[in-house]
Amino acid sequence: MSNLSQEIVKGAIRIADVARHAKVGAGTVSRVLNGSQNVAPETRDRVLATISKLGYVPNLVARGLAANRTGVIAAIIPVIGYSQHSEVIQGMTEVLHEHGVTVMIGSSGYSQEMEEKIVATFLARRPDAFYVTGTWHSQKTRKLLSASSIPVIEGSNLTDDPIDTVVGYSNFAAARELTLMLASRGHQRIAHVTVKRDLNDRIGDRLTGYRAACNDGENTQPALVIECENSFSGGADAVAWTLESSDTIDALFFATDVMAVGGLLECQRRGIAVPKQLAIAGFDDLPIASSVIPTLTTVQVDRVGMGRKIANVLLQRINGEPSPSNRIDVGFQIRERDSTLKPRLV
Amino acid sequence: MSNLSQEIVKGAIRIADVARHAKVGAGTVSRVLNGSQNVAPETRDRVLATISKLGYVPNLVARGLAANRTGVIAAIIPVIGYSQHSEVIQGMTEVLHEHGVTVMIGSSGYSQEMEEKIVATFLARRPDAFYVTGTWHSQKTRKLLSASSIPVIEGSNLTDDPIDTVVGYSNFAAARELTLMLASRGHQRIAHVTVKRDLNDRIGDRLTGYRAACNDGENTQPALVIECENSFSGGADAVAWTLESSDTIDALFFATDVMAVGGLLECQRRGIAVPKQLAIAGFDDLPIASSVIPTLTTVQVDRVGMGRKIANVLLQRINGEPSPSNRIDVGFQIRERDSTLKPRLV
DNA sequence: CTCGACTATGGAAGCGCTTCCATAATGACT
DNA sequence: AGTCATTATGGAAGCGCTTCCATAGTCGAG
Repeated sequence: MSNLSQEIVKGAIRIADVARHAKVGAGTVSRVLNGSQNVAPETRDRVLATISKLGYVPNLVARGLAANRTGVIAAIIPVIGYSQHSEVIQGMTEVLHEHGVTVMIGSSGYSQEMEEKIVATFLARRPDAFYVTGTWHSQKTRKLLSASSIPVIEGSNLTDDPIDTVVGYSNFAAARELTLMLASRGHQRIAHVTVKRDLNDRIGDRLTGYRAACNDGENTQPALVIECENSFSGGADAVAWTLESSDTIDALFFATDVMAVGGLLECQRRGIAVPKQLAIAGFDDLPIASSVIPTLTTVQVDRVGMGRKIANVLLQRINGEPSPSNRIDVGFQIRERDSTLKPRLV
Repeated sequence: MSNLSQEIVKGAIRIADVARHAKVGAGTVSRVLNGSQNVAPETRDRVLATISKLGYVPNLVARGLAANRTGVIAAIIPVIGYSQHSEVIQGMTEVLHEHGVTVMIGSSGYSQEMEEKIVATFLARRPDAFYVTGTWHSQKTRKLLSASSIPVIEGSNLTDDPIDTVVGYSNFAAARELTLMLASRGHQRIAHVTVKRDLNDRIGDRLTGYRAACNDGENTQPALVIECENSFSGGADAVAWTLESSDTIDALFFATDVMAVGGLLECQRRGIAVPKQLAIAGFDDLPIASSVIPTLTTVQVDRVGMGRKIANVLLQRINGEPSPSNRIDVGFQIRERDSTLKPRLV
């Protein structure tokens, strides 16, 4: 088609051109475009034919201004590269694209201050809704978002006090459950490896969950917490520290799989038998977790699915339907693998 | 501030309100906002004071329509989650955010058809520029992008025939160089493991680079290519196939680190000594590549840096400055590690 | 003191769309 | 035939901004 080359040039064909060619009013073209019921079938067909003949592409910026509805959703995650948070965005975009909604993305680098800046910037673009990672935000961020009067979803964790709606899983419950499971498998002294920098609600709740498990029921013991960098080498450091410690630790529960894999490799380097001498568990179920040797016990969350869920809730909200709940639990699953002791066969 | 709660509500304070309060015209407020020179300092101060007093936030949608410049850049990558392409976006957003430019993102899932759909959708939002991954696109995608009359950057590979501008590195040269290096280290029979599905220009060029090395100079040998899934288990499959093969392969050059790490772990599982019995090399330098045992020889590209570079070129172009070149090479580095033979000490 | 060049400013027009309102046309029912 | 809903449609107003144009004000040179 020769008109293709003119198709989507800035300032190309406008709705008025379509209207003129189809011998209808601009309003009618708009009604066809937006699926209004009150258009005669013949008119609709004529308009659609003209649109395709001229290669008309609506200007969504103008629509956004006129309709006070941009079809854009703002999303902020801590980091975009190689991160489980990107998986959430992947799921979101998949669903949203099918509905003509676009995602604008920013990364806060685990900084509340940065997050606040991005929120302010993004709000000026009048998104129809907002997704932010986690439940820890500066006071001003909360205020900005509440005042914006658009749907806001916080994700990747649960809280009883969301700004608007929260979609996620309980990091607390997952960490508690995993710790209790380790104890039930016969691990006597379980230490928790948490993150030194870039602390956030998810990591914090994992720690709290671990602590809760330590005080739970029959098997109480003092909590033992190691802090290190959230990286492969940080995990290795934690193993080194453990082996030098006077405590007789027989299991390390890492707050992230990245650290856990680093720890696992360090054990291999030092010839420590996992799980016999030292058991290792992680959190996140990275793709590598099921491939390392031994395979890694961890907590799995369907993050792409979570992103899709978030998208669907957001779409509902944008269309004026209420959210099914302001606290949506997508759950988690403990993946018990070879890096921790198995239950005895009875 | 009590006005905070009214700050960025849809349909809140407009430029006219600021103008009225500051006793100036709307045009003057706009000039202050956009840094025009022709504003008296006292006027500017008064306007700025009013803006901050009222908590005015410009509506960037309206600005986009009026100025025919949205301050939005569209980006398409194959997948968003756990992907090196996300690192590019990370770098881009970092730079662009400082300049008030926002990124809208989509994922094509390695499908040209999907890419085409997203390009069409995104163009309707009138981005100021476009980033697409790779250099393989459908004919229509190329047409749409050329016709859009906005800057387009293709990334992550180099081509002599970019739509507009290409920023990347030569996958061909990197694969060729790595293969030649392996040969120079004494590896006799080097097979290349390529990807079965989701083929793309980067993977294709790596294969071509390997083939070129096979025909290079003194050490020519027939190319040997294995196809498998681009995953940890796919890499393991490749190792299994190699060991059963009648060929006496002593080195596997995997087209991606994901497969290479999978292969490495399979060797470990089977008790194959790396690099003595079988050498392994990858491509991408994933974070894990320097942590696995043995550490993985691979090709490293600074993808965050590439994203920043792309952002800077895009910013130049948006501001009407020409691109320094329509083919910008960001280079690569061979990381020679323990999974391949070392040069003999002379 | 006068004139011209330049700066600062207000205000209108217009960006491309949606949506409301008024009106015309249609058809069902007295 | 006349009335009243109901549906289809054109067109104007308006979304909140930028930018152009006209005008008023300022200042230096002659």
